Amino acid sequence: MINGISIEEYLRQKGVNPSYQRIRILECLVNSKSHPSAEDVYKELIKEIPTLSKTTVYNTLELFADKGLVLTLSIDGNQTRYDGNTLEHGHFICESCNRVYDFLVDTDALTCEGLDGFVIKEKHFYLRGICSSCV
Amino acid sequence: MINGISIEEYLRQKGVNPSYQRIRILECLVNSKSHPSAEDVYKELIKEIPTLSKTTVYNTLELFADKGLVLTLSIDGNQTRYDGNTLEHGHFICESCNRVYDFLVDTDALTCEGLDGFVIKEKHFYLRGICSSCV
DNA sequence: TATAACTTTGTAATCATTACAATTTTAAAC
DNA sequence: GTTTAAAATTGTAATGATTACAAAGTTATA
Repeated sequence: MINGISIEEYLRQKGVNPSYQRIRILECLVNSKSHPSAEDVYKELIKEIPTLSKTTVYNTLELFADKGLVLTLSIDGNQTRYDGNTLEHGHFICESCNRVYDFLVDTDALTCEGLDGFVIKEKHFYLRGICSSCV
Repeated sequence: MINGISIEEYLRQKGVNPSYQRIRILECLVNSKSHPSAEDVYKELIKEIPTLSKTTVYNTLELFADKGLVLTLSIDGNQTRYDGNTLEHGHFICESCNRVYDFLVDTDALTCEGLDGFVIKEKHFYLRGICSSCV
């Protein structure tokens, strides 16, 4: 369930054919708060879908990102992470445990100088440091 | 030259022994506005320093990042880029040409909710879209 | 049922980055 | 100015995330 509709319906609304694998992968992302990598998603789902291929996970995540179903986070350095929450928010990555946290932020409050004629498609605000669990 | 002092002196001030390779690598970053990757730096310098090793470039860039001489940009997805400008500013990456542009922004204007007890070490604000050259 | 389009799968590449050990350079002690 | 130890550099070999690609499976439609 997301915004009151099923994952399946949500996929259709975004123009993605809701195959079994796609439903399960999106479900995984929407229910997770850990901003998983493709590998993480694969490890989670292979338990219940033994035939799942890692390639399917990569392809599907790329498809979701293209269709605006998930956000791609270039924050970890060595692996891409994905976020099922597409509402604007910031990210905090802990240098110690590598966990990624969400936080509320309104980047519309920022003024940017020097971008005349540039088309902005995505905004990303992220912080790096030590989380409260690791301090 | 940076802030009126030589690259060599700048390295010393930051507690880094100014070897020939380190001077040349930092010089490369400070003079560049292209936010080069380790590979880019290597390709640029190998022309003049035929004995240079790619490992040296990687190690040196990591050292510089640790010592606060350069910023590490996780913006490109498939490679880490480095910025010799450590003053706060935002980055814009063009989805078409992959160039990274700087722009002025003051992230102190932002209020972040949900980070009580978190230690913030770095702030990053970046945008993704199409640059004015590619529009 | 036949056919084409779409999905998934597995294996084999690719490519950035890191590990590691050997060599070279630098600086300090004698 | 040697000797010696520490620091820096180098090259090769791994690692690990991601992508390419082709085969096999599935679905929808004519």
